[in-house]
Amino acid sequence: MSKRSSVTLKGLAQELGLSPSTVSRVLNDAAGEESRWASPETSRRILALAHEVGYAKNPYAASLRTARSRLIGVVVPRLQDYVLATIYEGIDEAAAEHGYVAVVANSLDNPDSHEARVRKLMDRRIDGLILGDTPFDGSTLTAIEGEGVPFVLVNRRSPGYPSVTCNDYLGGQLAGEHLAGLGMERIFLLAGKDRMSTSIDRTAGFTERLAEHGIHVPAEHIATGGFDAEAGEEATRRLLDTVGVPDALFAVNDFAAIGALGVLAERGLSVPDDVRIVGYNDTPLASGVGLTTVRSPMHQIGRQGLELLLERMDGKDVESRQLDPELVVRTSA
Amino acid sequence: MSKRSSVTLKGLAQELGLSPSTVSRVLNDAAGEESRWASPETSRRILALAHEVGYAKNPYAASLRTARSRLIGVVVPRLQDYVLATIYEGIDEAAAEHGYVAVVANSLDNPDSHEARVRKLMDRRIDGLILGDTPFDGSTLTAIEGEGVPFVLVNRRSPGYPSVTCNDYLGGQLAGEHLAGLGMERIFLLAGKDRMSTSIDRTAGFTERLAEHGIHVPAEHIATGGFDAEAGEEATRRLLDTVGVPDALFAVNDFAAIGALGVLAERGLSVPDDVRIVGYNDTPLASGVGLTTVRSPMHQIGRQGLELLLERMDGKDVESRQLDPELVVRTSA
DNA sequence: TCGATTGCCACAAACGTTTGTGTAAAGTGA
DNA sequence: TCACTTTACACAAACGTTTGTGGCAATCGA
Repeated sequence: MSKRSSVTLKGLAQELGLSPSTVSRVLNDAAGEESRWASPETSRRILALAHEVGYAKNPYAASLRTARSRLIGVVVPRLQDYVLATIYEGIDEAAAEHGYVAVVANSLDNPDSHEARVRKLMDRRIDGLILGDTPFDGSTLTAIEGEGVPFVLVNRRSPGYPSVTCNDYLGGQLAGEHLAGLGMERIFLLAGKDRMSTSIDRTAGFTERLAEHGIHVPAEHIATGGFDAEAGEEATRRLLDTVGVPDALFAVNDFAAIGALGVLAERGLSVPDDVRIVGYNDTPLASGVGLTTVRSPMHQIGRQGLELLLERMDGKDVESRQLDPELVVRTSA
Repeated sequence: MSKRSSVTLKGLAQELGLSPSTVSRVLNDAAGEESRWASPETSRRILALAHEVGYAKNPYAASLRTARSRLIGVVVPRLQDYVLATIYEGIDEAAAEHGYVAVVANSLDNPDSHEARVRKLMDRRIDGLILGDTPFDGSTLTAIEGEGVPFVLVNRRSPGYPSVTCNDYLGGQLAGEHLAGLGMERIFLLAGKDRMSTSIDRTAGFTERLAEHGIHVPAEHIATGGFDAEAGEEATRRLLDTVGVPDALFAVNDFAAIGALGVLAERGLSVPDDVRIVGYNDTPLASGVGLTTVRSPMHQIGRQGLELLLERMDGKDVESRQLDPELVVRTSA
């Protein structure tokens, strides 16, 4: 396994008494030994030697020549977030299957940081870009459009751009239906960041479905903020302090729901007896704490995001995809 | 912002009436306008035009020439794991500061997958490698050594290799001391994966400190398994079923601790009244559920890991670093 | 039988940098 | 003043691929 990085195409060709061009064509032909670029015998010799010495093509030379990097960039708010990490895993997995490698960057949902990260990826000459941090209004997208790099959105959608997301409106409806079915009336809603489609759609689906059951969620019962446990705690505390104890609470994110769980326990309120809770995403911890939640196909969102991007890179025009979530009922509601 | 990818060094030079060599030297000189490669006036013109047209060097041409990619590879068991995601954030952040970009891959703690991922990174001609998935016996390292790519370990150590880790032995001691101080005697230990230094060291520190207090943790009170919530649940259930209810439980990972929390609740056991629990890492959820835990400097481990790698890449010989954890006491113990 | 096709391969240019070397002009010291 | 160093650049080769073009022999069709 010695320094295979030092053996070049030219070296191989010399060793074989062939020209680099022939070796290159055979090695790049998916047909392998049946390559139409050389005789079967020659093809076999090329493949054999390449394998024997562990030849690995220099991707920089290739990219320089072809002007394609086989790199795809991914930007997410934070990799620490289980949801995005899982989506990224899906992207990475699918990218590998297609011979691409994914490079990821955190934008922290901060426009300046986003801009800097995207620029850095562009400088690396990525062939395509997957954005996981786009607000509903698409405001971070204008600069990217001019660059000529194909991109798609994942997790969060923005009208007019191709994206693959969970059908969050449906997810919200599922949660609403469940709580309505349980006879809940006074309901809190931890709505997450109000500029993101995940929040907007889940909230809309939830409240509208409840409305169909004659249940109204007043504005003072809705708290916006973040998607993490801390934000969930804060929001719950605030709601509890200002409007008292509800029948139930829907958090558009499991982590926020778990934060709420903690605060409720701290106040001596029992779940589900005093308050019922439903979360969103079905992260592993949800099952640990018995949280009823809406399962979103995170891994699939990533995989399909990559595939959608590939199609766009092929010049096809594509349309957005919405993947259906399902409700998983546990002990919290 | 139009297609800055199309403006080349040669183009710049032509525009300026200079040779590409001069432009290249000035642009690469950290001294900026005071570059010793051209007159101040010329330097200024170069920088100005480069900025104006948004010139971005083609990294492939540069890498081809220099045989350095300014890419560093990172392999972790799973990015879904909050701990590793945070370490990676630290690596990524530090890498960016030093002009490198980090590329991450998941090995899933599977040797075959590990091998494949490392190879793929090597094929990309990374300048250095950071491994976050190395077992204590270093068995995954042998193939890498021959490749001539400098590497360091993070999070998990292995004797004889440079690494930056949490001082896990100390962390175990902290937990042991705390529980001993509380008068606990019958203690369960969720030890994680038994081939990893994180498990080994935390377990050793914990049991040895308890031993100093005259407390013995018998083998039947120790469960090995994984680091996640599910593994924590399983292990706890098993221990509860076979040896009854303990005074306290130490999990070498917060997620396992949270899993334990769930099972205890499910059995009607109260925390901390019936059973006290301490976890490890201080992940955000820990504060949400009031978990007493050992805080490990994850982000710092990542940052210092990158810096250690840089030193190794400089040819210096380096020694491993251990960062001190601290106990954070909440309501669970 | 002859012209056309096909199979198999080599030549050489190009991708955009970096860097060793060369060279005039300007500056320096004695 | 002269020998010298320094300043400020230019020239050109090289990094390792990919790919358009071209050529020669064998095969084919009629």
